[in-house]
Amino acid sequence: MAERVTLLTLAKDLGVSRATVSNAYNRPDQLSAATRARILARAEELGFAGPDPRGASLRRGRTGSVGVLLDQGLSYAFSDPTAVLDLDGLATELQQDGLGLLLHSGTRSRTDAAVIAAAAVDAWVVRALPQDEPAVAAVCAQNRPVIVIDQPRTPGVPLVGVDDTCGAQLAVGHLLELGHRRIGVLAVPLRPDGYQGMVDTKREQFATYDVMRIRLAAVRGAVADAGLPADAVCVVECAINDVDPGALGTYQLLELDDRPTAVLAMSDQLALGALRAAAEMGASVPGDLSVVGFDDAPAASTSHPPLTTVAQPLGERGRVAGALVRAALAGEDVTEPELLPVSLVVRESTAPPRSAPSR
Amino acid sequence: MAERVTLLTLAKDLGVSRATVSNAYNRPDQLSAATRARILARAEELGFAGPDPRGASLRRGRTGSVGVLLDQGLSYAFSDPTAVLDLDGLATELQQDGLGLLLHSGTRSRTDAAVIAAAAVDAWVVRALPQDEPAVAAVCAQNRPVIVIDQPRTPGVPLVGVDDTCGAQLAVGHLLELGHRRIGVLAVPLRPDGYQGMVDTKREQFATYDVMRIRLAAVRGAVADAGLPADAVCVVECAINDVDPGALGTYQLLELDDRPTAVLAMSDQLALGALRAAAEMGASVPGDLSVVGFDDAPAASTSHPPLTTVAQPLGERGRVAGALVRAALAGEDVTEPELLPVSLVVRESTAPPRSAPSR
DNA sequence: TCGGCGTTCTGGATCGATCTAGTAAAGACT
DNA sequence: AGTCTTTACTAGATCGATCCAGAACGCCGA
Repeated sequence: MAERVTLLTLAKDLGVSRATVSNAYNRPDQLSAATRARILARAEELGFAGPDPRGASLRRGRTGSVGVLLDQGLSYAFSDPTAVLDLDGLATELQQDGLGLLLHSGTRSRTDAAVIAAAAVDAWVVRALPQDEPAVAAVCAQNRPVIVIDQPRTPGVPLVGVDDTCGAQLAVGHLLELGHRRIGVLAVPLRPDGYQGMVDTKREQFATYDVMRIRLAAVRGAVADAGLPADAVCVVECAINDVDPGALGTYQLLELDDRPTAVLAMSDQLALGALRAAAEMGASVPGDLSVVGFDDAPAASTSHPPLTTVAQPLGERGRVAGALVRAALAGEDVTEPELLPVSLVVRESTAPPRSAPSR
Repeated sequence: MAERVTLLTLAKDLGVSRATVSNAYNRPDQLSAATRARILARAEELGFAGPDPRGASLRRGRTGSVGVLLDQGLSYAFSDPTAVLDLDGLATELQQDGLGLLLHSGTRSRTDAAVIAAAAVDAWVVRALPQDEPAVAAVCAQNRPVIVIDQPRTPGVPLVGVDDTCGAQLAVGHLLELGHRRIGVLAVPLRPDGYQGMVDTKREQFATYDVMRIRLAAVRGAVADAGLPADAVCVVECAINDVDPGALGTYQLLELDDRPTAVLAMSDQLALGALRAAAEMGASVPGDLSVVGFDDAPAASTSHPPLTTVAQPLGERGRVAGALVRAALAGEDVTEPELLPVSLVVRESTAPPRSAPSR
């Protein structure tokens, strides 16, 4: 059995120094073309595939990969179109520096934090995790750059996110303007405990997913500013951000005594669930029920009817995060960027309530 | 500015040896609980987040991550439901050993191969790449375990795949039995060059995506066995495996003089495109056109009409690959496993051709 | 002939940990 | 008391590369 071939093996074999062999791979200008060719040729013969990345990364202090910490399992992440777009933007940006993505998911177990601590990466990107996730603490404890996408919003950690307050206001404002006076909110999880159903104020206040806390506060604020009572909005939390729970949540909203005339879904996935539930119940959208989504995911424009939704610059978000990572790795001080802007895209899923006065 | 804290810093500070500090993290049974507590407490004070993974991975020879080489950009990979399911199965399996996934995509550039060579991983999983992809060569040149999912089929490299020949035969057999005598095939790419349109025999023979070559050969074989002429099947290649190109390809098939009565799509994504194209052309499925898919992706059962398709055990595939990786890393000899079985799921997108004799 | 200069190559220090073999002290057994 | 075990810890070698300061060499101009 052949010994493991290293730079030293090769150097001895050829009668040159390790440094020269190393240079053949990393600094072609530091040696003559002839020696370089000789080295590479012999390397090929001996089955040497280039310097071992482990040694190199120890010496250099760089590994060439960026850790990405995602919520839940990876399958969930892949099934969420917004996550996919974030990852894609991130990957394209990082590819410019030849950086790969090391995917890990935070699953609230202790052992997991140890795995995170043992991951050799140059920087971390954390996406859409709750505040109290131990893996996030593990990531921040390492002395590497950390960029957060969406949440958790942690002081001192650069955040790439959108203006959620504004987004929620736009959506509510649109519905109020249409004349809706009773609004059902379909929330993505407030805490990662799989709860599905009505949300009370206590749960709302102690939500560990910051984004939902912020958005719900904005919704309540807008409703109060319009002079409506607090119970003009009722919130149903969906266990996970997917179409099925969205449909289920919609049933739960429409079973209420004082039935809402509009549903504000905190993601397009949930909104698609709302559309499906409405269709199954024989309620027409937007005639019997208005539906507003959030994200402007690709599916929003092709649904029936096409969704009115709050558009986030999705690919952009990942790219900005990637740019921050690159800057941080280049030694620049990264300061927290502005929140990205959102806008309301009005399509065909919203209309005035059937019985409403035309305002 | 604080110095970088290492095991040595901590050891000196506490008056113990490096080894003891290391053991505090990796082998709690090798020292007294008291010393361990003292070490961990002081580590916390000094902001030491545990042994640096780079040093550890050099010494141990393990990095705790598995490289995954995907076709095209990552966004494509994420948009393909079968890829997502593979990744998910892989991730769940590897998570048991605390292994993370390092994603890279092969993009046929030279520099890219260098990036691959510089990635510190314990093993590679290659999924659905063409034979001649340079990144695959780079991966195999390293002396680490390599597992291939689907393709390229390389002698000596363990492959996890399905019985494509059987799958193609099942699909064609089903259509022939229904009485179809003219079958259009919608192929996923044969080469990664973005070509969309009719495929001639030369292109078919020199396909660099092995799976398509195998399936097309099986289709032709089955048709010949049924005593039909070779031109009973015509093949249109779609530029990428997605719904839109599938619809486009269907238009191209139905424009032919001798219009096929059935479409055999080599993926469910393409089949969904065929359904859409048929709907847009006002052709009813399965009345005017039968459509068979391949994969049994989640969307196959919820489409209109639900797709008849060749079912692959998708999550299973990733899991098996993950299990092979684990076995290989555990030092076991991994031998190539059997191809996973496929089966035909008959739903509502196939029927006898309108004008056909009932056989 | 000699100093100065650029090119090409080398030796040794270094990155930060883990492993192996082994020591010192305390307790157990005869 | 003497020997054997067990526990708690340590010293030094080692993993495989990269970086840095400088050596050897040939070449040029004065």
